[in-house]
Amino acid sequence: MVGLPEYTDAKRTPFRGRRERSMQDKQLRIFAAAAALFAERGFDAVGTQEIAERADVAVGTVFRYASSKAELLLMVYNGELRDAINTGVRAAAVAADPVESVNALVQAVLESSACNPATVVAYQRELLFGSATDEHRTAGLALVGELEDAIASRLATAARSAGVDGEPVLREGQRAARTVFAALSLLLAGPSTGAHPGADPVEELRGQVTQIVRGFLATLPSTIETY
Amino acid sequence: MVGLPEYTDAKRTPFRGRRERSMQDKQLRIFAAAAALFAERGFDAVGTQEIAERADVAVGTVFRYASSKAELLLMVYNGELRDAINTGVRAAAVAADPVESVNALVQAVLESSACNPATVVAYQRELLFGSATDEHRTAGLALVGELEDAIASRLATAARSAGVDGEPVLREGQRAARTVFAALSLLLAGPSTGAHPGADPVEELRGQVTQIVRGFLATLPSTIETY
DNA sequence: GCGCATAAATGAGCGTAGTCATTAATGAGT
DNA sequence: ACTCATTAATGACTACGCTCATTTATGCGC
Repeated sequence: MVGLPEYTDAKRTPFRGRRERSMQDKQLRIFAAAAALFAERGFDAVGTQEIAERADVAVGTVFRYASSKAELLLMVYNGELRDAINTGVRAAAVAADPVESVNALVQAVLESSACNPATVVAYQRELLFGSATDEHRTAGLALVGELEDAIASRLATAARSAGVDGEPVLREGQRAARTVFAALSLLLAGPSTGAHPGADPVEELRGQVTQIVRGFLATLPSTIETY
Repeated sequence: MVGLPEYTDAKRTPFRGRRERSMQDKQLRIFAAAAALFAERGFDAVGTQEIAERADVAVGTVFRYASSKAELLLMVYNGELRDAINTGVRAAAVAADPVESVNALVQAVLESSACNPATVVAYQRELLFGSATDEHRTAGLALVGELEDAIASRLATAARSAGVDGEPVLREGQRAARTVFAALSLLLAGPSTGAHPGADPVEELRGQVTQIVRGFLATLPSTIETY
């Protein structure tokens, strides 16, 4: 009531109008409803109607806050990926050799997908194949970029401590980082591809990372010589 | 008419009943209609109604021959993948060093996707994320398995000619092969991820393959020692 | 407070992949 | 040739994601 206009700076926003607050409230409710339903029943089994009901809004309203059902998924799980990357970066900083360091990064992401594999698979799918005009997908891809940069950074450090440096080396590092993400990506999609039924994903990924990192290191000398 | 029963062996099938022939005919028409429409307008832009009309059957009939629209896509492009793999295997046999050999294999698949990238992206999507109870998807994944085996085989040859052999080596080869497919896969999905706008996919893939193969070779000695 | 411009909320409606009760065709037995 | 069981073909219908004309709420100038 006494939220006098001269107190609100339109930037400090301690008291905004009813309107803006109610919108943020709806945004939150929709987000929470989607997150809960996806988590408990899986992306594909949840209808937009249901999300709307749980958030106590009309269907049309859901689509004022998210341009598609997929966008809701991206919105929710980008947060998880963000956390996983942060965790991974911290773990990677501790690890000694480059293989362990890179492995720590991707294992963190792999672990974050332990619960609700079906929904993680859907997230993967939307991240890779969603529509290009999709705000939150772009944000998700930016996170992937961050992950790759973090990996590339560890590789660059390793190269430097092996006495190698320079722009071509960094490019090779980015390349290896991208391959690491590709391996992770396929593994996460894995449940649906039924890849290696018997294999332990953690060990499989570790093995692939080991090969890729060693491959990067093995490429270093010739990189210097041939460029 | 004169398609006497004693002539038809039910296995040689030179003359089957009208029924079976008309079914095969419809199957062919539906397949051809789908292939043509996907090629000329892209998977997502084609409706099942359209496919049905072009094949001169009712919509319901389409779904008697393919359990979903995605299945039609898989059906059509599995053939392309089959051809690409065969081409790749031939090219790989000629190449001298293992990097070139493996590269030849995957480049063949990459090239086969040159025309109609949108539909290839959709094929990739359905292969990786399609429903598990899907005959033609399983067939597609089997082809992927073949590709991986072909790659693994080249790697095993390389290892042998480096004086290394044994079951652990084969496992590492399979692992590297899987990574190679992961890289290819991500690159094919690439157009939609807007990965590296400026990069040449052919060179990018070659670079990744180089790293992976060298990584495999670098892992060999330690494989012997540590196992 | 009052009226008005602007913006948000709504839910019936739309397009499309996929279903299923009904109809049509086939061929084996007589 | 006729009957009838079996199986394919059909298209109206459903489910679901999403849209958009209409309705409702908000805040601002008076």
